[in-house]
Amino acid sequence: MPESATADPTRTKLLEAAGQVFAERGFHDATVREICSRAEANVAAVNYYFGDKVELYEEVLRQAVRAVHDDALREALNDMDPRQALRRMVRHIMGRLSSANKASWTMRIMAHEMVQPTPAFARVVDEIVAPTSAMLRRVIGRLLNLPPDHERTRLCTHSVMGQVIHYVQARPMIERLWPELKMTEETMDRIAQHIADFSLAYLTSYRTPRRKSS
Amino acid sequence: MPESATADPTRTKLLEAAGQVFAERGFHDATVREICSRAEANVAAVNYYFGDKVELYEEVLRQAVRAVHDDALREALNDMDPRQALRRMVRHIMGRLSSANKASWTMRIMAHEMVQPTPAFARVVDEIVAPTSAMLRRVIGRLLNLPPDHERTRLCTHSVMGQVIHYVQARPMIERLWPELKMTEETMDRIAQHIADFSLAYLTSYRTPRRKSS
DNA sequence: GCTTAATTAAAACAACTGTTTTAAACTGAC
DNA sequence: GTCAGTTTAAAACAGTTGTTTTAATTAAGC
Repeated sequence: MPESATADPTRTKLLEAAGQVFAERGFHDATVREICSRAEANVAAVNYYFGDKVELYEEVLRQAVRAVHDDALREALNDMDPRQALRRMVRHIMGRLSSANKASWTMRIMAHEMVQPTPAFARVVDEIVAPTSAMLRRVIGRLLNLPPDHERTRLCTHSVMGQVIHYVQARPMIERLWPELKMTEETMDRIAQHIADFSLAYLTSYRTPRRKSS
Repeated sequence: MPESATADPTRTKLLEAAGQVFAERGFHDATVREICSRAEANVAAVNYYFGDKVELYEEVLRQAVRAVHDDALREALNDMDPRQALRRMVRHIMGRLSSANKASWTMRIMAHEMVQPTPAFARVVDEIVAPTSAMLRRVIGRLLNLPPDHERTRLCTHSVMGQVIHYVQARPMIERLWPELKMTEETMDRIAQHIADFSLAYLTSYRTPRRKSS
């Protein structure tokens, strides 16, 4: 029986390959044969190191949770002008989707979980999406002068998240509808800026007034 | 050899069941056995009536294209205040996603095509998404005083579409992040109204000026 | 160098996939 | 009733899946 060691080369390669393949094909359509092939390991390696395909998937998810966590950003947002904080957050979430980013497959796995939930779905939402969503709600709540769990705060949060996620999830569609658009790093920046502008138009004008005011 | 008849009961039941199953599981994970089972037909029925699984899928898509087309709406939008036209369009697209709607599976098939494109992907985008997207661009172009193919018009169109699609595609996620939200028909209306309000804040304030104005 | 354990490799397993085959049942015209 | 054509039913096929088994290889301790 192998221990969970970080220094085990085949175990590590297996995890890395699994992240890629699960992101590309989703849990069900990913085959252990392709994972093992990319990791240059034998077919039995998955069962030897992880027991079965499900436990390998859950280990990949556990890794994804760690990759997504970012306490530094959460701290920084509090001392920031909320408008700037929103821009930072939009760009931050968008950056996760860039294929250059190592954690890009995290979002793509999420996309698969959305259209084809596995038993791990609830955990994925709670541990990966919920923290980011909560951060965004706090920022937007400050912009609206409303508590983070107010209905309007939540609706606006989903409006922002919806826009950002759309550019990842629907990327092949967007590229077909709009062939001139080349998805470079610079384009990504322009899109992030647009989403922030688009959203801030509402968020700053519908600011509910308070005594001391702006 | 059977002809393509609309009155053939098993062929019709097969198509109906296929629409459901393809929407739930996507092309690859949908099994002809489950389709035939739901249609109360034999396993060989798919191959007998449609040749193979791919041709059945393409027939389902052809049906979907027909279901989505709506010339009446397109005409109506031209004579409408663009703000009201946007509200109508948002509600219209949203309505397609309602599970009550017969064509709801059209959008869910699209969602599967997005994360796991089949060879039919390009056709699906061109014939199902593109027309709706073009209608939306025309409306938004009028709001911004910009041509429908202007970059900002396109970015805004994706901002609106992103929000709407998000509430369908990510519905299980939203319901987990926000358990109090019950997805009734009335909620759908409130969400559609929010999306329109949220978007119009930008679209009406960033209106590029023209000679005659307002 | 032998022994014991950990790891890899190859082959085989049962379950499931889309598809085909083969035969049975049904239909309608004469 | 007979018979051609159409439609169903059941069984079987080849290929792929996750998993297991069995054997070979490697590594380490003494």
